[in-house]
This record gives sequence, structure tokens and C-alpha cells, in this order.
Amino acid sequence: MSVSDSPASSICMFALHHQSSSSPAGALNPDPSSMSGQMSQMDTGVYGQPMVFPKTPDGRSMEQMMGFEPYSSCLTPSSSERAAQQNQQDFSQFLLPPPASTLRPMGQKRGPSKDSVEYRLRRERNNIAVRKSRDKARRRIQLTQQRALQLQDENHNLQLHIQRLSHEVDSLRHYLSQRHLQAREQDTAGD
Amino acid sequence: MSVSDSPASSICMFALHHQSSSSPAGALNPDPSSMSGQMSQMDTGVYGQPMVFPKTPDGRSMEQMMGFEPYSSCLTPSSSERAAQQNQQDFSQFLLPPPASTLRPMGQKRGPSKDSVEYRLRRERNNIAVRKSRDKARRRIQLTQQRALQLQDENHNLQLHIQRLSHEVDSLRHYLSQRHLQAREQDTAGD
DNA sequence: GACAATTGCGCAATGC
DNA sequence: TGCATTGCGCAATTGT
Repeated sequence: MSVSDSPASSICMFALHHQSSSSPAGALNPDPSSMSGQMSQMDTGVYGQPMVFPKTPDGRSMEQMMGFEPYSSCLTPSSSERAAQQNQQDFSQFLLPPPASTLRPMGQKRGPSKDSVEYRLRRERNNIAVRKSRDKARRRIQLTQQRALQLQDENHNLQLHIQRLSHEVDSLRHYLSQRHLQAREQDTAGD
Repeated sequence: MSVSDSPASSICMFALHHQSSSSPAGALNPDPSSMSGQMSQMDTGVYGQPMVFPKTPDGRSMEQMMGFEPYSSCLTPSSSERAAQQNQQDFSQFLLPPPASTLRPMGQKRGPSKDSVEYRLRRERNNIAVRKSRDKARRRIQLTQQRALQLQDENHNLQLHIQRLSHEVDSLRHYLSQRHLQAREQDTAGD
């Protein structure tokens, strides 16, 4: 079981590049050294930037993508498997009218969402949310660590305080016991 | 040297996923709860599945992939750039038909590395390392939080202890002062 | 139901 | 050469 159905997912990914192609040898990396060490993947959103989806502030065009339909063949695993079965069993769908529910015509803009502007907007928003959430988590972790250190320090100080107080109590008790002895001596003497 | 030249590459990746869009109500997630929560992204593909190497000790299939050429366009940053230059400079032979920029015939197995077994092995090992590292980080964070709570509790107890000791010191001092007064009275009286 | 926040995951760059 | 870290985007899930 385990592996059987699970995985298999093969998702094809297409990196499209825009510029690269046309870009002359010239200035492709505008600023390699910039602090951004992250542009490995793709969009690297803008973060703040109000602009709708202005995209790639850093220069990379996120391209709209829009067009593109290449991956018709690139099915995915499970879905493909599933689909295959269905096709074999009841692929009558293809014959029938538009099955509405099934595979998308791959025409171009399947209404739902995948590569369309709508999709990209969602993705970009989520990417921003993710970055935000992670920054938050990072800060939280950092605060926790700081708090732990602080508490540790505070703890140490409290222990020192306790030590002092304990000594003081001891001293006072000792002093009192001495007084008691003295008093008793006087009593006996005077007796 | 080193990595400097890297980047810029904007790689857009499209994960296409299969089902998601059309996903019928049916049984799409075969097993949402199962431990395998991962095939969301891409690779993990089914691809071949000859199981060349043992792979995934942890049970996740790393799959082979081999075929596949989809991402002819999916070049990697540095490599692609480099290749492009060479092609342009040295092998202009290709004439001009195809948009020169298209580098890489997409034949099938470009020697270097990208989709090859070698690459997949590296990726899979890294994925394992990443999971390991993240588990470690998670545990560390958890421990830090626990420690903070523990220290906080300890702190509270220490403060209570201090309170008690302080009261004790006060009491003893008060008692002593009383004794002093009594002693003085006796002195004056006896005097 | 839409949308933000979280979370697990794989990728790639980089650290060691 | 190889594992360890880390930032990032994707997608699924959860919270509002």
C-alpha cells in the first residue's frame, strides 16, 4: 500500500524566463551583490508595494504569463492515474458533450484558475502573507529566546538575593540566641 | 568566481497541478491524513519509476524521472547563461532558425545536470537533510519555549521565597528592637 | 465564500 | 564532496 497510489505526482514545472532570451550579454544581473539573497525561485515579491501586481520590483519580470499552454502533456500523477482509470472505464465523456466536470480543454484560459492573472494575484498575495507570517514567527522565536535569557539572568539575581536574606536571617537568629544566653545568665546570676 | 554570476535568473515555475482546478468532489485526496503530505510541489514525479536506486529511506518515493524534457526552457541560472553565451559565440552554426535564445535542443539528456539521476540524488539527499534540519529547529524552539516557561515558574517560586525571608527578617528585627527597648528600660529602672 | 495566516514541502544558494 | 542552514514560492489547511 503505502507507496502505491500516493505520490507519484509529477508535476511539471516550466520556468519561463522572459528576458533571458532577449537579454543581450549586457547587463543581466543588475545587482548581484544586493542584499537580496533570495531570488532563487521566481517572483520574489515585492513585499509592500501597493501596486497591484506590479511584480518583480527587483527587475525580474514575473511576466504575466498568461499565454502559455504547453503543459497539456504534463499530467500529474495521481490525477493522471485517476484520469486514466476513468478514461478507460468511462471515457465516454469524450464522446459526449462537454463534460463540464472533466479535464480542461487546455484551450487557453480555463476559467478556474491556474496560470491566469487571477491565479498569479492569489499566489502573490499568499507569498506576501507567507513572508509576513514567517517574519512574525522569526520575531516570536527571537523574543522567546531573549525572554529565556532574561529570565535566566533574573533568576540568578533572585538567588543571590535569597542568599543575602538567608544570611541575614541567620545572623539575626544567632544574635538573638546570644542575647537569650546573656539574659539567662543574668537571671541565674541575679537569682 | 564562486557564485557571483548566478542569478538574475528568473525562473518561473508553474506547478501545475493537475486536479486541483477541476477536482471533482470525488476522491481527490486519497489520504489527506497519511503521513505523506508532500507531493505538493513538483518533482516527486513519477516519471519513470524504474527504481534505480533505493532512494528515500523514509518511504517517500524519489522516483526517477529521466525522460522529461519539458523544461527545456527551465534552465538554471548560471548554467543557462553560460551555455547561452557559448552557443552564441562558438556555435553560431545553428543558423538562426530557432530563436537563438532557446538554447538547449531539449533533446533529452543534457550532460551537465538538471533532471538526471545524479541531480535527483542530490535533491533527494538535500530534501532529507532539510527535513532533518527543520525537525531539529522545531525541537530547539520547543525546548526554548519550555525552558522559558520553566524559568518563569522557577522565578515565581524564588520570589515567594524572597517574600518569606523578607518577612522573617522583618520579624526578627522587630523582635530585637523590642528586646532592646526592654533592656534599656531595665537599665534605666535599675539605675 | 473570500481572504489572510499557518504549515509542510521541495528547490537552490550558501555555510561549513 | 557532502551535509546543514536558510530564504523562498507553492499548495493545502486553518482561522476570520
